[in-house]
Parts: sequence; C-alpha cells; structure tokens
Amino acid sequence: MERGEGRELNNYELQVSFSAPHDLGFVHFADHNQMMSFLAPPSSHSQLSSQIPQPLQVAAATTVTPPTTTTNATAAAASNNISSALGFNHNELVNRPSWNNDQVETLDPKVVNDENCSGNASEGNNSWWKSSSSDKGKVKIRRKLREPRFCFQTRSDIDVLDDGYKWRKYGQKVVKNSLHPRSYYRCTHSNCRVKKRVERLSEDCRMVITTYEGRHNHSPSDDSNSSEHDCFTSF
DNA sequence: CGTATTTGACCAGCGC
DNA sequence: GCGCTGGTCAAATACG
Repeated sequence: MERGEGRELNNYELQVSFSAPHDLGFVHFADHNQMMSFLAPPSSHSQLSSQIPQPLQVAAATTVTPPTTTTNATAAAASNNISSALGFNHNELVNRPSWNNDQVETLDPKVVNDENCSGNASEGNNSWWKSSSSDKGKVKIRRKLREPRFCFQTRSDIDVLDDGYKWRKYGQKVVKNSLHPRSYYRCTHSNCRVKKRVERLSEDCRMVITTYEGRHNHSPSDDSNSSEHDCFTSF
C-alpha cells in the first residue's frame, strides 16, 4: 500500500466542476488561489460562502504539464502547477445565470440550499450521519445538512492530487456502474472535517474524479502542524 | 512502535 | 416492507 499523498505527479489534464461527475461543466482557471479558496478556511471564503450556491455554469478545461520527474523539488513544482490549474475566476462563476442548484449539488439536489450549514464543519462535529437510531427524526433532518461540494476531474496516473492538504484514507467502495473503486479521504487536520472522494471513470481509467465536501478551517500550510494548532483561535 | 491503509461489516437513505 | 447502494466504522494489517 502507499502512504504517499499522491505527491508524485505525472502529466495530467484538469477539469473542474461544481456538479456531479455525470454532468460536469468545467471551469477555466487562471489563478489557483481562487479555486483553493473554496477549500480554504472561512476567513478566506467568507466572500465565497454566499457565492457557491449561486447559479453558475462553466465550461472550459485547463491542461497543465508538470515535470515528469518525481523528486521532491519537482513534485513541489508540479504541485504548484496543479494548484495553479485549480484557480478560477469568481466573477465568472457567480455571473453564470444558467447554473441551477441541482447542478451545484447533484449528489443531493434536494438539500442544496442547506449549505449554509457548512459552518458545521468548522464546529468540529460532523457526526450527523451517525446519530443514534433512536433519534431517526433528527437523523433525517441532519441528513439534509450537507457540506458544500464540488468536484473536478483530472487526467492523471495518480489518484490523489496534491492540493496542499493532507488526507487520510478511511474507506474504499466499489460503486455501481464503475469499474474502479471509489476511495474516501478525510482531512487529517484536527477539527477539520473536510472529505473527498476519488474515483476513476470507468470509460477512461485515466480520468480521475475528485469530489470535495466541506471547507477546510485551516490553510494548507497548517497541515504540517496538523493537530498541533487550534484553527479556531482566529474566529 | 506509531501511524496509515485495507477491507469486511454495518447502517441509513432511497426507489420500487 | 424489502432490497440495493453509498458512506462510514473499526479491526487487522502493512509500513517506516
């Protein structure tokens, strides 16, 4: 098994969407910081928090070609390239009129507008999914409180892109209509409940679909400190 | 030995 | 109500 965080990078294409894989619309990115702010702590996404659910539609693709060598230095450089490719223009997103909520939150379209619960992730308690069975009513309510999600697909030989955060794999599942198993990752930072799913397209095993759920309450660089810091001290 | 990953089991939601 | 499916847990295992 591999412990690496997918920092070895090969050639890939990157396409980003705020929808489920089956109806992807892709974003053209110019500035990685913009995209990363979707994952970033509340302090940096405060402006975005009201934008994510907005109707938007994007269509474009970005291709980047990082160095093929995999030394730490080049991997880091490649990581920057990935990050660069992951940036996007907020104005473009919010000004798109035809993006509907179903597209934004296709995996659970009924609850799209409950995303203002996204702060829950920052509260360090994301256990709504395992409430006691004796409290089913509450379970159902809680089930609706989904984290904001967005996904992007990459053409890559590696499954886990280096997005600057550190992830721990907690599950893998074979999903229907897919030849490849889906992997589940959770941010290793304490109090950060961001998750991501990674799977490969059955039609094209080189295409990797990555779906993020929730927002980090820390910056990527904080991951190195991980549990050492209380990320809420600034709030 | 500590930490990360693997993997089977379990649970809840959803569709029929 | 039942079966299917996705998502998560947690014990076992692997690795540094």
